[in-house]
Amino acid sequence: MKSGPVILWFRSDLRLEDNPALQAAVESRAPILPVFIWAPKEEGSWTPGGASRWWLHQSLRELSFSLEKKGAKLCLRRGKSREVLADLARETGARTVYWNRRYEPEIIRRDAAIKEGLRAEKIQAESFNSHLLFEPWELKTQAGEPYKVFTPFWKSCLSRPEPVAPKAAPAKLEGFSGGVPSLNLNDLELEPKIDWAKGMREAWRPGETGAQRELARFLEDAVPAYLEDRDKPACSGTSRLSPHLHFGEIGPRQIWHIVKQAAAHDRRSGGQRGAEGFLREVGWREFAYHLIYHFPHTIERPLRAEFERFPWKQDGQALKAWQKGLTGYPLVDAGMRELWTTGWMHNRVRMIVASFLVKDLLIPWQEGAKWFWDTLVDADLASNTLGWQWTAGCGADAAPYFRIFNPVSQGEKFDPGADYVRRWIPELAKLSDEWIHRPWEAPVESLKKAGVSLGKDYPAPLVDHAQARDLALRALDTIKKKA
DNA sequence: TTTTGAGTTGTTCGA
DNA sequence: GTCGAACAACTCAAA
Repeated sequence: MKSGPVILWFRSDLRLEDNPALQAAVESRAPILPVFIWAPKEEGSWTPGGASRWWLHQSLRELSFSLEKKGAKLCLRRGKSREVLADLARETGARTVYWNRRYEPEIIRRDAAIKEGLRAEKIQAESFNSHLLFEPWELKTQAGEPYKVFTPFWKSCLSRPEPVAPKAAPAKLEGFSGGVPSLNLNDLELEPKIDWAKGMREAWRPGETGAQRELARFLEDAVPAYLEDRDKPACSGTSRLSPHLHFGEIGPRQIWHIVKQAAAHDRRSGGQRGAEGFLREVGWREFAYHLIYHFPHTIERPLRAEFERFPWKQDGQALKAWQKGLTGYPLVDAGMRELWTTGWMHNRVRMIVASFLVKDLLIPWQEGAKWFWDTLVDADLASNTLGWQWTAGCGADAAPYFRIFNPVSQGEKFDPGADYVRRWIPELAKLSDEWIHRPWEAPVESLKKAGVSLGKDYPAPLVDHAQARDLALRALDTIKKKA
């Protein structure tokens, strides 16, 4: 009788290239049984939101196609991960389980328990790193502490030996032929019951091939002007790789090596600096993982404890207006509508809408984090936590308290032709560049000509920004250490 | 142990 | 229109 298969447990690593667990399975020379287990309850209070589930569905379909082409069939299950793995081992005689690590606090706990449980049953369980350039526990300050400031963190990353070069996808796989029962993808019920995903289908192509294509597009078109264009929301100046990275359809090591290689041959002006600047952003992702690993409580609570005393407001109505893109500030609303429609928002606009929620409306950053969690296709606990705490000023290396974004001047600076605002706020499309970022100041004549009745076609501003700014500064005074 | 220099992304005001 | 300074004080990381 043939020996049992190696179980290859897919999680946030939905790719065949640069996949160390898959590589180890191939090298074991045993037949491979790839499995994905849908177990949302095990993710604590951060079970994947609607947009993430939509993406996951598409990505699993892609993964299952490409596995099948190589000769293996993806088994889908739901239930408790631990029990499913034990069941599969029993059903197939598998004595080995491989997977790639995740770093969310709840998941770390779960995986440790699973590893222990499997080993207690004499099943070999091994995990690998596919998700990060450097393991969070490998990086320490000279004092042996985790980093809390990005620049020295990234310097230390850059001074280390380079991450190993990624391995190509195996040419062929020996799939386990034992006939293992599997659910159908639809049985996981990841897709919405009411189809609201049209905008997402148009904006994205989930899966490993889509990820590679996006990276190629970025290298070809956007790298030299990256430092400039990444700030313009109307431009495809960013990599748009975040959802692919989150689901592991591409890994940071692949990006690192491809970008460096491309930069070495890039004669275009800005090519080098663009590449460096982009890798630095990948570094921020690493930093985010470093932080949730060492300070797991920050997924719910501020890193800087004095912010526990911040006089936040509970304002359900204002929160709703923000969520729906009806604050009366065109750039803020454009961003929130882009998010709702496509499951993604341009990075600069994320900072602007976040600053508005936290500093203009004084609504707790956790509310914003939750909304992003539910609506973003790239919702990632590490990056989401870092981003919101940074904006609120309560995190590591956070924005200084007096840094409050002005949605009007940000609009005029980064969306001067208002292409972005016009795309997402069609009711303002006919307003001139001069007034479109502040329609409440527009002369009656201009509004009329543009067919806008303020308060009817488009809301009057929810708050006065100058006033809101003063209030925020005063609120921040109340938590200052000491005079 | 102490000291030193620095710290993603901004805004406003006054010269 | 442009430019520099103030907006604070603190904490981090390395020397």
